[in-house]
Amino acid sequence: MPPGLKDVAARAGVSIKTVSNVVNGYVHVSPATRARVQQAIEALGYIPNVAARQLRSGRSGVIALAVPELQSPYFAELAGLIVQAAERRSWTVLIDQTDGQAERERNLVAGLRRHAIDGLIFSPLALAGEELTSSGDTPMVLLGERVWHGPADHVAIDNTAAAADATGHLAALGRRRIAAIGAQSPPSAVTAHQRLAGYRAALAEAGLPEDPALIAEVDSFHRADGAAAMRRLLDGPGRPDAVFAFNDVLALGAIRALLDAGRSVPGDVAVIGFDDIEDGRFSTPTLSTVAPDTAEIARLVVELLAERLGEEKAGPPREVRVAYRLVPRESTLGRA
Amino acid sequence: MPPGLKDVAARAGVSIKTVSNVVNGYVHVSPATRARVQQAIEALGYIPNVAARQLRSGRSGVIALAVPELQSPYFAELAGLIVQAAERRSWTVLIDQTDGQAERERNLVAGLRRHAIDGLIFSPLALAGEELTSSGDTPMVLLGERVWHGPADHVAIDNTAAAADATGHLAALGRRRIAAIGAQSPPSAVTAHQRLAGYRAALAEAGLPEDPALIAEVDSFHRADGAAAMRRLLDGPGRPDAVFAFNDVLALGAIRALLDAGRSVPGDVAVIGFDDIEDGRFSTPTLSTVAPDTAEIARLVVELLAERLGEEKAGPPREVRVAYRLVPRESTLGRA
DNA sequence: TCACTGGTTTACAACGTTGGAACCATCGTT
DNA sequence: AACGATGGTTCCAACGTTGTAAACCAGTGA
Repeated sequence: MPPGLKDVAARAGVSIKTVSNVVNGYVHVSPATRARVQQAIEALGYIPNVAARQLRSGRSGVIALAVPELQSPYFAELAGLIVQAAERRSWTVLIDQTDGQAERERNLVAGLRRHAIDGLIFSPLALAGEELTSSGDTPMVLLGERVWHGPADHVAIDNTAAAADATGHLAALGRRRIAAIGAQSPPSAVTAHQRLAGYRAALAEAGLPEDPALIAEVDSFHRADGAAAMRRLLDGPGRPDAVFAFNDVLALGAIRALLDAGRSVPGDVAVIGFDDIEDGRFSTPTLSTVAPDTAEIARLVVELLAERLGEEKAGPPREVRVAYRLVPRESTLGRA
Repeated sequence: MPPGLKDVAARAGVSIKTVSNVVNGYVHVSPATRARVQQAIEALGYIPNVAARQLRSGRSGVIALAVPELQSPYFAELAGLIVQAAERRSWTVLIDQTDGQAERERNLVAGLRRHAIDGLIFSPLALAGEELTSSGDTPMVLLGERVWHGPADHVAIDNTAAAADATGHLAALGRRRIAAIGAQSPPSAVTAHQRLAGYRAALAEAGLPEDPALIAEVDSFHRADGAAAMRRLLDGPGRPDAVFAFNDVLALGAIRALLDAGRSVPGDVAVIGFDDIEDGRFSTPTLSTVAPDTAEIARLVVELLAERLGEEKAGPPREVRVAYRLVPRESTLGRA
């Protein structure tokens, strides 16, 4: 029912292929013809049929973005930026939520959507290392992870160094009993593992002992988990005077638990998070955090994917580091 | 390169069409043949080519969801639920961000993605009434709005009643100078308009006068807007002792501004929001709010769309009301 | 044995697009 | 004057799938 190349061609008095050439910006078309075709296109309101185009050319113009969950403000923000970056290349982004389930992640990597997408941007949570091999032949860019010897490009900040900086910030403020919230017992999430390593390194650097009673594990990364972990820390023998939470949402949950327990922040316990989500800039107290350069991450990820889509035979996987900043706010410094 | 029906057919020793019949669950296929074909499918790892299927059948199995912005926790949550609901019908959801720009919204409704999607779930912000007419012939379901005489189905809570309830809650607590945050000067966003109407109705109901100095307009619906609006209210002659913010994010911004100004919440000023986002359950103080039945909204929206996609000739547009609850928390009731 | 029935399978023609070869002017060279 | 080069355009054949209609193959009743 909607007009196709055929209809445009008929109206402009040229062949179908010539219209196709105009649409695709092929160079050798006379200005006169081009004008006539353009006019016919406008008049009919022609829109290319993506299905047919994909069938013929193999390219769909759609890339998939797979994140653990959109509810998480950090991923929501990141997704928005990636969509914008992709738009500049006139790609459409299909957002997939894995809920951190290994099964779903495996499906993705196995290329279940094979025909439908040209490329995949993937922020793995459950899968690591070996399992991330081979996404069929769909180019893939990994996000926020540091997978050694993986076959795919990836973009990440130096999680270990950033975690060390955050922990170091607490130590520099004179805190001696610094807790960590966000470890995971099967260290499946690589990111959590790296942040824990950074935490430990910073403790050593500051000459502070490491106390198992100060490390709280979580099942997932929501406010409730942060609050529960904080309560466990308070009930335990650790007597923390500072907390490094592995992301902002955990930190906000922890702060809530601290205030519920009658502790002041940062008076009794200083808190720092990770991600720099919008909430932290308006919470009470405002949240100190580590701010990855999210816009840069989004830009780079799309750029890397574009390169893979361009050169058929591409080189070895690349690992790109992105900058981050330490952003101290009230939850460690107190009110101005 | 990936196997097609052709390859499966060759391996199973049947015709292409028979394989197609098996794949599509056509009834009249002998068990023996079916088994042989199934086996070939598994062996080759055959996956149907969606592009070809769409080209032939006109259906893509993709629906689009257009929301103002994903960063907003409410929409992020809603999007997640809709994706889940769509998955049960094995639809893929393409999420579109309009940023509330009329231009983008118009493009969507005009059906720019026409060929690519089977249906559209749309939460309009800039567009209203007349402009929402005719999305080409792509079925559309509207979200969260009440557009009279619109040609499309829509699902929404009774915004006016809910806003009145929220305002009434403040009045019932004895507050006399109740401010509203979230009005918009060109009342483009229908939702904002309705919530303002509810606010007014509740004031009248409670026998309270309406004071223009107590109504704060915003440009958009982020924390910063809420904080700025609150500061204007505090600097103005209104002397509010309560605030009804048109969504939770505005409310959280307002609370932050109140605390910055040295006012206590709810002691000096009680605050209630709208949406029941996760943040409000862990903020300090926890946020009183109106909780729409989001899961039900998601379910209904997908169901309505499914019906439109089923019967070719469907009836008149339907308007579905969804339940909501008033959820009082610390920001109006104080600490337990 | 023959036509008939009804389940099972197949051949063929699309769907709208694009890559490549082929074609036809026109122009500048030898 | 004949020739190649070049720009502009067209023709043809796919891409992988499904709807339609027709062919095939028992088994059945006459």
